[in-house]
Amino acid sequence: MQNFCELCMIIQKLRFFSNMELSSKYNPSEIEGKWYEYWLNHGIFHSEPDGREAYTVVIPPPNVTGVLHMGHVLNETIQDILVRHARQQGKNACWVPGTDHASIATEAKVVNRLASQGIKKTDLTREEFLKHAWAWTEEHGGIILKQLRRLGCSCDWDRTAFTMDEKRSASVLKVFCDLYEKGLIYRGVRMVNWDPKALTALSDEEVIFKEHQGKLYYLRYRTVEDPEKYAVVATTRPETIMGDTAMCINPNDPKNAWLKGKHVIVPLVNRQIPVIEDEYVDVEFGTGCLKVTPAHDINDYMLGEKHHLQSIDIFNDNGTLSEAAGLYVGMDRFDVREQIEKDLAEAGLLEKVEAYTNNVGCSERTGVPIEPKLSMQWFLKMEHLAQIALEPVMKDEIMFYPQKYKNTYRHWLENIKDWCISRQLWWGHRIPAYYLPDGRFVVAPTVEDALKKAQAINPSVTAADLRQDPDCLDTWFSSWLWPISLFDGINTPGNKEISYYYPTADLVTGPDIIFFWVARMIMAGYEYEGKMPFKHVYFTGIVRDKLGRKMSKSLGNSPDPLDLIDRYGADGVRMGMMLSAPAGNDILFDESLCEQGRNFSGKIWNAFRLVKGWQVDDSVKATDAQRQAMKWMSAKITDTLVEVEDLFGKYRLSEALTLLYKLFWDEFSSWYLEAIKPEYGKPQNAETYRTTLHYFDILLRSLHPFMPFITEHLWQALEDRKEGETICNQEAKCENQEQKAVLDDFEIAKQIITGIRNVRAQKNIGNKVDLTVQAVNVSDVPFRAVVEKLGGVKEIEHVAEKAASATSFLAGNSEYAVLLDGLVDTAEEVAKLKKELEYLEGFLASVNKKLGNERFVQNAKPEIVANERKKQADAEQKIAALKASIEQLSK
RNA sequence: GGACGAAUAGCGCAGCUGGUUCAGAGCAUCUGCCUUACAAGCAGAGGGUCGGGGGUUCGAAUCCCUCUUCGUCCACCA
Repeated sequence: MQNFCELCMIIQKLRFFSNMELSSKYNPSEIEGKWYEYWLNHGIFHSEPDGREAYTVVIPPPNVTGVLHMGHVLNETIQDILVRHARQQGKNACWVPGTDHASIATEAKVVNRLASQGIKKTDLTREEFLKHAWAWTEEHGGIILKQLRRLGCSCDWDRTAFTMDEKRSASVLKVFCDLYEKGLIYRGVRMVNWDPKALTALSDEEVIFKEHQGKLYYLRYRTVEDPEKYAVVATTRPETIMGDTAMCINPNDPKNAWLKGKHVIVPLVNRQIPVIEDEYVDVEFGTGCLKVTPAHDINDYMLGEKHHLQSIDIFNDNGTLSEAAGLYVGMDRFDVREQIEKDLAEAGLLEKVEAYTNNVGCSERTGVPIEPKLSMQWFLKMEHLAQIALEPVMKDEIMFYPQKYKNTYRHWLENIKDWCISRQLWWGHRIPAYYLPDGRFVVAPTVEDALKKAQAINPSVTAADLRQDPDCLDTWFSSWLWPISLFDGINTPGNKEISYYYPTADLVTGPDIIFFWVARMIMAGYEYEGKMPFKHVYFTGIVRDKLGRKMSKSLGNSPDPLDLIDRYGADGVRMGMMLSAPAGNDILFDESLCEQGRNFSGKIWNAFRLVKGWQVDDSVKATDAQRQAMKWMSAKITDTLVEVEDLFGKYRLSEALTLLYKLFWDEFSSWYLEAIKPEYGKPQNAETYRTTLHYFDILLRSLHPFMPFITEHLWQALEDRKEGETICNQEAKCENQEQKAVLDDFEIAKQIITGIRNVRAQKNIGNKVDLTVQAVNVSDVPFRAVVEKLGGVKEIEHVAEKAASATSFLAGNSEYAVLLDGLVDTAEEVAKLKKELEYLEGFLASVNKKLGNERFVQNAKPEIVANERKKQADAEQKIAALKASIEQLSK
C-alpha cells in the first residue's frame, strides 16, 4: 500500500514537472498551496528542543477576530524571511503563532452583534455574555492564521496559542497574584481615563489626542459680594459648570486681584463657589480666570486636592448627565454643550464665543472623547519595572532597529506613571480578587486558594460568601507575558522549553506599540525570567498608499492582501512589500511593486526553462567562453552572498533582496546565461550544465527566504529529490574566496561588450565585427572569449594605431575599435573623440590640481594620494590614446 | 510647548568613522528590437549645484551652526 502511494506521488510529480516545463508562463496559484501542504506534511516548520542552536520568534498576536491587512503582510513577511533564513542556516527555527483576545475590541464587536439581534449586554448575565463572546471567537477566530499560510509563513502551527487559552490564562493570574504579593499591584480611587462608549477605564497609552475644531466659551460668573459685577471664565466645556466647585485666579494677576477672597455664582446653576488662588493658572490664557471642576479634569482634580475642594461628579458612566448635575439630567454631554450655550446666551451669561482648536483625548478603540473620571481601579506600580527595563536597551543588550527608538523608549520609561490594569469588561482575564462580606478582599489564582486566605481573615467565611471582582485585566497584561507564557515559563519555571527557546531572537513589530507591548515585555522578561525576552527588535514602518496616506477602511485605499496574492502570487506580494521596506521607514505601497515581484518570479521561471531545456551531451567540451563565464559567476555569487549575509546581520532586508534580485536578473540571466548559452539547436556540454545547475541551486536557496514558493518548486525540479527533501533547510553557502581581480576584469569585459553593442546600435550592424585593441595584447583582453561571444566579434587584433575606418571607445584603460569598412563618418568620429578628450582633460586637471596642492600631499592619507596618482596616470594614458586617434583621423 | 528623525534623479530610496563604492542602483521615462527562456522581455540612453545660507578643512552629500519644510513621539493652557 505504501509503495503504491509512493508510486502515485512519483507519477504525479512527473506529470507535474513535465507540464510545467511546457508552460511558458509561471502560474503561482497552481503550486503555492501544494508546497505549503508539502511543508506541513513533512513537519518542516515544527520545532522541538534539540542540540542545535535555537532561533525563536514569537508572532505579535493579531486580534483573534481580525483579518489580514497590509500591515500584517509587511510584518509577517519580515518575520518569515528571518525565520526561513535561520532555518536554512541549520538553526532550530521556531516561530510561534497565536492570537490575542483583544479584550476591548472584541467585546465591542460582540456587543454590536448582540445589539443587531436586539439583545442588550445589560440584559445578559456575565456567563451568557461570555457564551456569545466565545461563539463569536470560534466563528471568526483563526481566520487570520489561515491567511498567514497563504502568505507562506512558516509558523509552527502545532504551537498555536491564544492569550485566553488555559496556559496563558493561568500565567496571567499567577503573575497578577505574584505582583500583588510583591506589593506592586494596588487598588485605589484615582483619576482615570474613562471611555463612555466602552464603559471602561483605559490606560494612558490607550488615549490618543486628536485635534478638534471646537469653541471657547466666555461665561459670566457674578460675584456674590456685588451682584452687579461678574468675572469671565473661558472654557471649552461649558457643560461641566454644574461640577464647578471653585474659581481660580493667579495670585500675581493684577487684573483679577479684585476677585480675591470673593465668591462667585455658577451661571444657571446658581451655586456659590469660592474664588481661590493658585499659580497654576496661566494669566495669559483667556481672562486669567479658571473654573475648577475637580471631578472632570485631571488638573482641576489636583487643584481640588490641594485646596480641599468638593468634587461633584455630574456624569453617568455613559456620558449622560447624572442627578448630581441638577440640570439637563439624562442628556448626552455633547447635546448639553449645545443646549447650554443657548441657555447661557438667553440668560445673558455668555459673554462671547470664539473658534478654538484644541487637542481632545479620545479612546484608541472606540474613538469617543474620554472623560477623566474618579474611580476605583487596579494599578500596577511601574517604578521598579521601568528601572529594570531601561538599562538593557540603553546599553544595546537589546538592540533596536532602527536605533532612534531608543530615545522614545527612554523618555517613556523615565516619565512613566502607574498602569491602570483593570477594565470594566467581561471579555478577558477576570481579576483574581475576592471580596469578603465585610468589604475586605484577598487575591488568589483560584476560588479554593481565595477561600483559604479569606478564612485566615475570618474563619466563618464560606465559598458562597466570596464575591469575585467583576473587572477584567487590560489585554496587554496578558500580551506582556507572551514570550514567556508561550513556553509555559510562568506556570512551570525552568521547564525544558523555556530554557531552550528563551530568550527569543528577533521581535518584529510596529513602533506604535513600543509602550503597549515592547517595553512591557522587557519588564516582564527581566522580572520573571531574569533575562531579556528578545535580543533584537525590528520596528517596521507604517504601510501607506502611494500618496502617503495611511491605509484605512474608511478611505478604501487598502488592497485586500488575499486578492493581491491571487493576482501576483504570494512570492510576488512578498517581493513587492520587501522591495521598499527599510526598517523603521514607512513604506508607500503601490501595486506596481507586486507587479515587479511577479515579473521577477517570471524571470526565474524562464531562466529555469532555458537551463532545464538543454540537451546535455557528455562528449562535448566546455568552450573558453563558458569556462571564463563560470569562473566569473562563481566569484560573483560568492561576493554577493557575503554581502547579503552582512545585510541580514544588519536587518537590512530590502537591500539584501535588491542585491539578490540584481544577482539573478542582471548577472546570472543577462550576462552569465547569455555567455554560456549553446548555439541554437546545439546541446549543452555536461560540465557547463552541471555547474549551471549548481549556481541555480545556490541562487534559489539564497532567494528562498524572500520567495519561498517558487524557489521550493524549482529546487524540487532542478534535480531528483527524495520525498521529504526541501529547500527550507538548504543553506546558500559560498564556497570560494573572494576574487576581486576576476570581478574587476569582468566589469571591463562588460564595458567592451557594451561598447561594441553601442556601435552596433548606432551603425545598425547585425553581422559579426572585427575588433582592434591598442595598449594591451590580445591575450590580455579580459574575458576575451566572453567578449567575442557576447560582442559578436569575428576576431580581435592588436594594433599600434587605430584604423581610419573604425570607430572607437574606451574600456578599462585602453581604446577599442570596431572596424567599419567605410561606414565611418570621420567628422562625427573626431567630434565624439574630442568630446571624450575634453572630459578627460578636465578630469585630469582636477586631479593635477589636487596633487599640486602641497597641503593635500602632506595631509592626506598615503593611500588616498597614491590613488590620485593612479587616476592621473590612467587619465594621461587615455588622453594619449585619444589624441593619437584624433590626429590620425584628421590626417 | 518639548524631544527625535528626515530632506540626494520624475518617484520611493542607498550612500557607515570626511578622500575610488562618490554622486549611486531600482522603478518610471526615452530610443532601438516580436533575437530561438522570458515583450510581464532584450539591448542601449538621458536625468541630480545632494532643501537654503554660513562655517571647519588641503578636501564636505558626509562634520558644526542656522533657517525652511515635512514626519513621528511625548506633553495638554482650562
